[in-house]
Amino acid sequence: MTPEQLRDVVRSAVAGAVERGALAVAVPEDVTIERPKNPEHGDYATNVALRLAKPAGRPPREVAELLAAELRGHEGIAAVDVAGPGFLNVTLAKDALGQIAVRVVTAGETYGRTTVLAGQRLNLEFVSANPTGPVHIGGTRWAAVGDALGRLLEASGAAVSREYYFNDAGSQIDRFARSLQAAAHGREVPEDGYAGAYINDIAAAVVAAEPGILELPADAEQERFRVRGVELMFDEIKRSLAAFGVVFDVYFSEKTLHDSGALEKAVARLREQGHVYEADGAVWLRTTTFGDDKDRVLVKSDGEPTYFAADCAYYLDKRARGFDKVVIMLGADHSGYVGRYKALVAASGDDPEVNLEILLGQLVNLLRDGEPVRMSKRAGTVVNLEDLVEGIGVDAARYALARASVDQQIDIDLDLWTRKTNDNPVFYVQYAHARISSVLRGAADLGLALGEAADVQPALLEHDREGDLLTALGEFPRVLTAAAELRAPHRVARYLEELAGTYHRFYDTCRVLPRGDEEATPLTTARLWLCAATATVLRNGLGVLGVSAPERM
RNA sequence: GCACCCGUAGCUCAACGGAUAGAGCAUCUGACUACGGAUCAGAAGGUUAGGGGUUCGAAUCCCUUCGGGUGCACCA
Repeated sequence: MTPEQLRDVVRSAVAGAVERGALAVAVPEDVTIERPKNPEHGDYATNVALRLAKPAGRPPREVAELLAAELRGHEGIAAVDVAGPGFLNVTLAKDALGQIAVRVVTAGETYGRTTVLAGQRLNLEFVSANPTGPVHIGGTRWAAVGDALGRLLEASGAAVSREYYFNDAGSQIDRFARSLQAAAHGREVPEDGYAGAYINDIAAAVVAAEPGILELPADAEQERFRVRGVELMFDEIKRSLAAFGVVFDVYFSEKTLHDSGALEKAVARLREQGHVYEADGAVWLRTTTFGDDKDRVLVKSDGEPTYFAADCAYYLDKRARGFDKVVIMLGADHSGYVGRYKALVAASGDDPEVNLEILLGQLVNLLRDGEPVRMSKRAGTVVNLEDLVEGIGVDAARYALARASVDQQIDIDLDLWTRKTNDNPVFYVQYAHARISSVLRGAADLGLALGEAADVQPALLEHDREGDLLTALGEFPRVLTAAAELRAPHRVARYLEELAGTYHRFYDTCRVLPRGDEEATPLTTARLWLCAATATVLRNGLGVLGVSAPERM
């Protein structure tokens, strides 16, 4: 029995008590089922009685006793105890627990997928680095976390569009173009320009792609450098992201908003809502009405729209495309942006609490030999995606970035993440998968197959270590939904580390394959299913994080 | 000055308001005739930065003090 199944059983127990008039409460929508840390607290525990005590106007333990009586004797439940302030500790029938292994293997790659977020249409915007240089380390964190979050949300049934918004219209693009121009002519990079080896590379590539460009008049030349340079830089960004396993559904150009008149329409829309005014020759949005620190300029006194105006247009465009919720992932260095974004959503007539979600990711530092790595080899600026991948590889990079809470600043120790020992979490988890693969290969060599689900005897899985593993496997779907709802992919990584440890402990005491000339038994088969189930969950979990599950290492 | 994030074992970090705050590393003891030891068992290590409050229950929520990080443009 999985926690989900037990949850339904508990709910119907509550409903039963209510129907009989024993309890006067509304049957709760959701009931928390946890896996107790203390094995004496049974296979599963629920605090439902504690939650219902107040609405029922009864002492928690009394409610608990009532529900325990309701639950006892239910199929698959061996015992129900009331403990502590009113927890219900449920011990499952051995058979009910072992059944989880069969269920997992049968479900295969769909195990863990749910429909809890079905019907939600989410727009997920992340990375969105400007095409003036490589994706820096902060953007790389979002590439890993954002992509994992996208996979998580999809696994929970949401419809997700991954979106990359890039600025190809503003003044920093002009600076980029002038930097390329300077490099192509062998001149020094302008004061406010971009420097680094990549500028020379891109400049050379532009010249190669546009013969005769250096003979054009300066203005025309800069325009060609701008267009072609952005194109080439963006190609490179896409290439490095693809190598990182991240591909977006939509790459959205800011320039298209300018060209299509969307900015004017957005300003007009906000004006209709009554939140736009003119002052000092500029057009302002009264964001302070909605809690922002100060009002924001939409159109500068020189007639040029601001970046913020484009944000307004972009937000409205997303909503017009039918997304219920716009999720934007920003670096902590953009935390000041949250207030004005919420305000623009409110000013457009939407509800920031419903239609907008901004996730802030704290900064990332790379360490080598305990010292911060500040400079990128090629970019000459901050460390970037390729530096990280070059240092530790894609799997370790994605895992290292995704295993920490986004609220936490992280230091990535390049030495640690290339180590092949169990202080390197990604190896610990991948090793568990490789080890299981090896056992399953060994089984195949002995002519042992998993066989039909109906032939497995799950009740044979009665060792404590088997029980631990089974309950851990049963938790996976809830781990995914919790991680999706809390926007916390790192929970998946932590769960996998725990699962890997639980497997290693099982493996240490429970022999799977027959030794020497022993015969395979029904227990052999049951344990093979347990192994296969664990491999499935490790694979599915690593898959969510975009990390490979190797069969050999 | 204001806003946001953080402060948990020596270190790096976990913990939908739940039971005795958990892992890994480092330290100390053990298990190698091992299906991959890239593993496992055990010990030790904590006033969850300090102080108030909310409640059956607080690392978690509220207030406050102290530390660290980030941000506060008619830039993008």
